[in-house]
Formats: sequence, structure tokens, C-alpha cells
Amino acid sequence: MATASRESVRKTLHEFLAEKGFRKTSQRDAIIEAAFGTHEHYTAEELLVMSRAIDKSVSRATVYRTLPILVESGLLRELDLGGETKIYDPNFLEHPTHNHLVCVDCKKIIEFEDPNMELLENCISRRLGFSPANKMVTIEAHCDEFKASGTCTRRPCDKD
Amino acid sequence: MATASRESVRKTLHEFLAEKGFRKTSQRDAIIEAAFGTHEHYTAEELLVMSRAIDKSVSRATVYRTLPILVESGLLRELDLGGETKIYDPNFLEHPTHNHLVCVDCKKIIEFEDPNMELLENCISRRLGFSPANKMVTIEAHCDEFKASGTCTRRPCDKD
DNA sequence: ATTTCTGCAAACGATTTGCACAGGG
DNA sequence: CCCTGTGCAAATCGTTTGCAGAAAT
Repeated sequence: MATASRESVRKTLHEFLAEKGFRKTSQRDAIIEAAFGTHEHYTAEELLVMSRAIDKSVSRATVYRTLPILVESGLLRELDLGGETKIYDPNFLEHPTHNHLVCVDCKKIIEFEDPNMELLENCISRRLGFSPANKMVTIEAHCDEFKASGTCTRRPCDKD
Repeated sequence: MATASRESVRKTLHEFLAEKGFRKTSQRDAIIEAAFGTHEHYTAEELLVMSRAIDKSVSRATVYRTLPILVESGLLRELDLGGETKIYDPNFLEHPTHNHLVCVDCKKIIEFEDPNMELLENCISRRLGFSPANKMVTIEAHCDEFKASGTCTRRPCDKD
């Protein structure tokens, strides 16, 4: 399934690039491969490292120039969870309406989907006279493990 | 009412600063006055201008150093709406659980409160094994006016 | 007197951009 | 060939910080 969706991502992206008149380059291929070869979230810098593992010639500038294109294609989503750096989420193809819960203690990000949330956001938007285009919910929370022991298993390592 | 709440803000803040061992300075007073003398949202830079209108001696560094203190006090909230700069919201005293809808076209920010949203967020958090600490909902949307005429009354001026 | 605050200007870190060359159509 | 894409390094922009003097306790 992960493979199947990666196929479709590649195809959709290829069409998108062609349609927009963008050229197909080895660097962009590597970045796309890296960007959708995982279900993890990543920063621009992390994507650079991942892309370079595939094609050493990928530069930081190209990653930064390619990211907005991927976001525009709708296959990659830019997240603004409290941190200082933007985070990118490749999982919106499979779960188009998911949201995020961030553990305040270990910074772990948990994705969740909820149809009621979806419904409620639409209702609220319409009530205010708007048509929703992009809905973002982020919940910062303490996990039960933290409440019990005072720390999370997953200690603050990657972030903070 | 705005006056009454500003009084209480000043009092709460004064207590908070004293409790934390922070000193009372004319610059902080000016910043606090500026920060809670409006119901509008503002950036750090805008707060600097507002503070300087009250006390010319306020420096950018002091604003940036005071902002985290006000946020920590719980009276001021830092928002991360899509833009590149952080936005500060002084309205959480009066509406502790409000959320934001941002017009994609004119960037206008509309605040809304909804008890169902509140409830739903708590349910979802608990279901995942977490105790929510901070819940943020942001909806980006097109207004009806835009749908009808192709633009908003409030054109892109302050942002974008 | 002691310690926190302040303004200034330099430092920072993520992101962007100008340039001349490489490479896709 | 023409024009877009690229790497590099310099530039940008919001924010942070080191320092010496100013002000609060």
C-alpha cells in the first residue's frame, strides 16, 4: 500500500510538473523520492539530507526552491506546529483531513482524523460567511505516561 | 468593560511580575499599556511602535525580551497563523477558548468561540491518551464577498 | 550596594536571491 | 539554441544576545 501510493504520488506529481511547465531534473526527482519515501515529518534541512542520500548533487537552494512546488501540488503539506522551523507532512494523500497532537514533553507528533471535527469546522466557517479552504487543528498535550512518571519514554532529543 | 478588564489585566500582570521577581520599569509599563490597550492583533514590531508612542525610550530588544514574559503570564497569546511573523493576541482574558479564521484573500482575522469545538478537542485528546494543554484551531477561508465579486472590501494592505 | 534591566549593535539561523554556468526541451 | 534549473555564496529578515552603563530594590 505504501508502495502503491508512492507510485500514484510520483505519477500525480509528474503530471503536475508537466502541466505547470516545470522541467524534470535529477535533483527534483531525488527530492521527490526523499519527500514521499517516508511517512515521517521533516524540516527543509532534513529533507536536504534525505535527498542527498539519493543524489549527492542536491543543494540546499534547490530543496528550498522545490518545496513550495510540492506544497502547491497539494501532495505535501506545510505545518506550523509551535516550533521555530516549518515542518513538512507527506501524509495528506492518504489522510487528507488529518490533524496533529503534539506532546509538550517529548515533542512527539501524533496524527489523528475525526469526521466530527471536519463537520464542525465547516459549520463554523459557513456560519461566519466563509468557505473553508484549509483547516488546521493542533493540540499540545501531556501524555498519560508523563502524568504518571514525570517524563516520556521518548525524551526530548530531536527537538528542544 | 474594556476599561474594567484592562484594570484587571494590569493588576494580574503586576502580581505576576512581583511573584516572579521581575522589576517594575517604565519601559515594561509602556509595553504592557500598549499590549493590552487594544483588542487588535499585532506583531512584535507593531508592538514596538505602539509602545514607543507611549514611551519613546522603549527599544526593540526590550519588546522582544518582554513579550515572552507576557505570554508566560497567560494574558497574552502567541499565534502562528500561516504568515512569516508571529502574531500576538491580547483577547484571551475575555475569550479564553477562542480560535481564528483567516480570510485567504484579505488576510483579515476573525475570532470565534465554539463550545462544541472545545468539547471535541478534549474528547479526541483523551481518546489518544493525552491531557490537552493548548488547543489551536485555524481555518483559512474565502469570504462570501470574495466569491461574489472576486475581491474583499478589505484589500491586501497590511499583509502580503 | 547589589542585581536586574536597558539600549545598542553585532550575532544568529532559517530562508531567499543574484549570478554565471549546466542541462532539459 | 533557448530558456529554465542549478550550486554557490552573499543577502535578508525576524529574533536573540553580549556588553557596559542605568535604574530598581
